[in-house]
Amino acid sequence: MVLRPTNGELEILQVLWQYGPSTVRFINDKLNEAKQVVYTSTLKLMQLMAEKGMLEKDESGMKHIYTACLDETATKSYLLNCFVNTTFNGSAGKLILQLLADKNTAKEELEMVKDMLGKLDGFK
Amino acid sequence: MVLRPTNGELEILQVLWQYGPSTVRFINDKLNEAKQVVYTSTLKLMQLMAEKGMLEKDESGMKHIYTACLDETATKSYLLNCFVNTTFNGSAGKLILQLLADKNTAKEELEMVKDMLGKLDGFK
DNA sequence: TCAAAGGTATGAAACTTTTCGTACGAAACA
DNA sequence: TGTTTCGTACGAAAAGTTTCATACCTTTGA
Repeated sequence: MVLRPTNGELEILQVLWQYGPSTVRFINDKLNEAKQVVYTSTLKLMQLMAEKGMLEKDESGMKHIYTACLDETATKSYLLNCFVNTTFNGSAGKLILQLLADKNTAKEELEMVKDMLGKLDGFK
Repeated sequence: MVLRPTNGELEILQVLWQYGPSTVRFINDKLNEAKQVVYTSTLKLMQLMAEKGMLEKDESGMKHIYTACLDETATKSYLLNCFVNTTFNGSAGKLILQLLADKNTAKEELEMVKDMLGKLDGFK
């Protein structure tokens, strides 16, 4: 069985992945840069995540330190896979074409992709 | 304001997009190919969607015919955009790289993408 | 004509996810 | 030593989504 983070949980994981083990206060501050969240809401969510095994909790000090148990790449890959299935009938190609057709996709990103494709050619 | 379909709603939309205007019975049958759903559950959801303005309902006959009001491409593009933002920090490139790194992404899909990139080069 | 089959309408319940108020303990400090 | 600040614990409520039982109407066919 796989742990499927919800959107709220994902927001917290993103902070942990980017900054490493953190306190609730730190994460709540980061979240508040984007939207208003009450401290205890963040706390509650993180406690639930710890119960589920998504986060690990160091209670030795007064301020508890939380660490992500889920691997960033594996989790994102899993979520991406689900998304491709539900939204693009499982076709990664269709998803990419949609992305490329979108004007908002920056030119630099396209270059990055082309480089990657070139390298992949060596293997496949 | 944008109408953001939930997963359940998306499943119904997918059928409508693929097969065109349909009855609840038809859609429920299609959904049941993948998982078990009770008829009235599908009905209820579609009624709610009609209220929200996602579906249009032709009640002239006994069997109501539902039509999708949301455009397939626009909706998928919107959902994709949300997903890129929440999961890949807004970087379409990162998402694509993740997809390409995944072994499950078939070779034919990569070819399709490369073709597309080639054509895009003409414009950008 | 009566029963069976197949529709819709509707309200309630179940579940999941998110939010927040309140209580209470520890630390900082005037 | 009091009081303010900052932390956790916990329960409940709100909100969103999904599921289903029930009622009732229309059509079909024996």
